[in-house]
Amino acid sequence: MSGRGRVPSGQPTIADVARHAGVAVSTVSYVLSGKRAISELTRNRVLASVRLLGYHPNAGARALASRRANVIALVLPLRSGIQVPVVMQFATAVVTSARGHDHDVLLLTSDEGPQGLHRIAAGALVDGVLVMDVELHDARVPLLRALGRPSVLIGLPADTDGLTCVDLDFHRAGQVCVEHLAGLGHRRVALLGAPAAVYERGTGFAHRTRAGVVEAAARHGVEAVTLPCEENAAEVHARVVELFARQPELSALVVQNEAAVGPVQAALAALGRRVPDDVSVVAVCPDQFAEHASPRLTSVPVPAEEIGRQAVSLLMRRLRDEPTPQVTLLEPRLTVRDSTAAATGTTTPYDNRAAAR
Amino acid sequence: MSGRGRVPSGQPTIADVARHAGVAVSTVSYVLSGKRAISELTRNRVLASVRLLGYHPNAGARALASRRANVIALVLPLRSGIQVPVVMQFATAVVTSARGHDHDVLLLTSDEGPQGLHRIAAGALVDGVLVMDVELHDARVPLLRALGRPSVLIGLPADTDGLTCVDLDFHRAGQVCVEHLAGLGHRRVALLGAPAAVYERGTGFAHRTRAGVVEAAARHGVEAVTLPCEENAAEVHARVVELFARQPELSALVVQNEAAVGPVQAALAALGRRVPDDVSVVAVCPDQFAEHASPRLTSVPVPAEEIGRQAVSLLMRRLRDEPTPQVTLLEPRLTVRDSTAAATGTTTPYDNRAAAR
DNA sequence: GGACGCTGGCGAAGCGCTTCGACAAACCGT
DNA sequence: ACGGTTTGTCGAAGCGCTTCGCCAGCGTCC
Repeated sequence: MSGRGRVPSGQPTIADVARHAGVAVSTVSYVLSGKRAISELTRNRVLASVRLLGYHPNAGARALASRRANVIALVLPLRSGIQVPVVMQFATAVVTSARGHDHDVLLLTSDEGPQGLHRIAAGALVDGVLVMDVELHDARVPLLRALGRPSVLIGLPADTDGLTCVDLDFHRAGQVCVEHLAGLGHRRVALLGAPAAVYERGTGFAHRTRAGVVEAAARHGVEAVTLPCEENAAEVHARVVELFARQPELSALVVQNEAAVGPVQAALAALGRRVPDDVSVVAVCPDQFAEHASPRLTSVPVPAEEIGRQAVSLLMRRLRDEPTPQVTLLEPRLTVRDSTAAATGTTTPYDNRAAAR
Repeated sequence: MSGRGRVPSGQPTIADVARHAGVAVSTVSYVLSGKRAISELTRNRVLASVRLLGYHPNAGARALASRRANVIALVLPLRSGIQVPVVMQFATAVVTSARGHDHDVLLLTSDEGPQGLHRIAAGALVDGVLVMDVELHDARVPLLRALGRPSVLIGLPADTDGLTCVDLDFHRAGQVCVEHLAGLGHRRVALLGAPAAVYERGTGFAHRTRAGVVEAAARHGVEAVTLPCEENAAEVHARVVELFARQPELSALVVQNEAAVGPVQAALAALGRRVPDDVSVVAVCPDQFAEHASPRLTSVPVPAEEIGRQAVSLLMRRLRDEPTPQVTLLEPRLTVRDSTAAATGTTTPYDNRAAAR
């Protein structure tokens, strides 16, 4: 009969809706997009038809015609030294808030490297890109600059020129931890940081935290040692032992490595040092985790959800060609729980909770 | 000049390539898809132009014309009681192996619910769907059946008719744990399972593991207690205490809840029970985790990577309309490490490693 | 009351690609 | 030498949508 023609897809098209509602195809389009005024009457007729037929616009056609896919790419890291639960929380927040902006999320892993980014962006599969776990000198940064598609980075590369970046202010986070401990009278503290590989790779957050700790320590007359720290129990134990060997008077620990927190507690217990009576511990880790440890940990959470939301909202702004700040740093907040107390032989009015013990 | 016409996108199109190579557009398409024979000569000319111009096919146009988006959806759970690292591993495996099949992955979270699935599928944004964390009576199952798009489920719903499902054989996993312990002479074992919410929700794997444990226990004349278990330290502690109160002679524990493993070890230590001398522990958790604990844990890993690969490969088969088995169960394997030993007062030749202690 | 501006709607031109049918040219057997 | 294949290429028709330009009506303003 109809000569050529492939099988129809089964899904109703905009033409079906138009026919059913007795209007032109373009009218349906305008009703759905709201880009032109349509009378109440017509709009209702169209919307009724849409519902009745169960119409869903074809994403490919829409992308082709409008040059917007309504999809953003999320590049997640999957290598060692990443904090899996944080990444997950982050991904979740991104998906949820992208949906809130009527966008979907395409998942990429960093091991496809710059290649993958290029493929995706050039093919117009996505409108913009969100990149996590950015290193100080990240190979993807020049690519992102050249890509011609909006992007937002989670983390700070060395040179943020022409980029849009969001992150927790880890420098400030390091300071906050030390300030809290200093306020409690601690004079010798140590930072158990991320695994060595993370520092070597030049991942911003690890360096920035360390810098914050060192700087605040200097300012408050506190002696600070910083050590990288692997994630397995034996290694952690060795580190802790080493720490106390080098500095027997150590009275406080800042632990940045979520996976190390449990082992650190175990190691301290094994050394006969009680938390918080002998040693105070501040962790940089998700709140939930801090709540579930025992004793409950004084902590600075990485606000993955908020970073995710911010990142998406910045990206959306860039998709609309609105200006965005180059760097957005979120203020860390420290929650005092049961793992920090005044240094032995010291009482300060600084922290009521701790002083009351 | 040109009257209408919007700004060109900047990216070269297939027409540019055709012009540059001096062939027809369709020829370029056939070179790229390989769907028709093209002479060596022409092919090389075309490919050279493609590289030279940096051509990348426009995903939307391709999807529209071919009715295939080359994208699959991955629906991840994000609620309580999930094992975050496992989910992450899984997602990674899916993305990687989807890329191997020239597909990208769209990330959905289950909290958009059936709605989201419908939107995605009806809009032809994706060709197929991968659903994780399927419950016994999952609301999404009927939808998937009706969707008209291929799907693969991770996990087993009660009725697998017309579906394609992959999972670890958790029933067998439960058995394997008990068999190992029984072989070591243990006669009273307990299963510390997933959080209660997971059982209530009717998540298959938790029930299946429990069933496997119970069945194998019965068959080997072992007394088995099973308890759900939350993930925070205090709760775990209480459970462990409760367990030994009810059954002082308990000599082995199967822990299915990765997050509970650390706290379980702590609790046992607090009760003065040594692992593995007084109590053997088998965990169902990622290998990496088991390696890093101390003592290193005898474990049955959830082979997230392999499940992911399998799932993708099954989905690809379904996309090509090839038949697939309804249920694919992966055989669990137990790795003996240092947390299990022969029951006190018993020596069996069953496990050399343990017997040697 | 005619020029004018609005509103609301229509038609058609693509967006960049795949795929179908057509068709020369080369190749085959007889 | 001739019909019949096979091989390689081309042209054109969409895929389903957005968007631009246009126009018919209708109220407004001197």
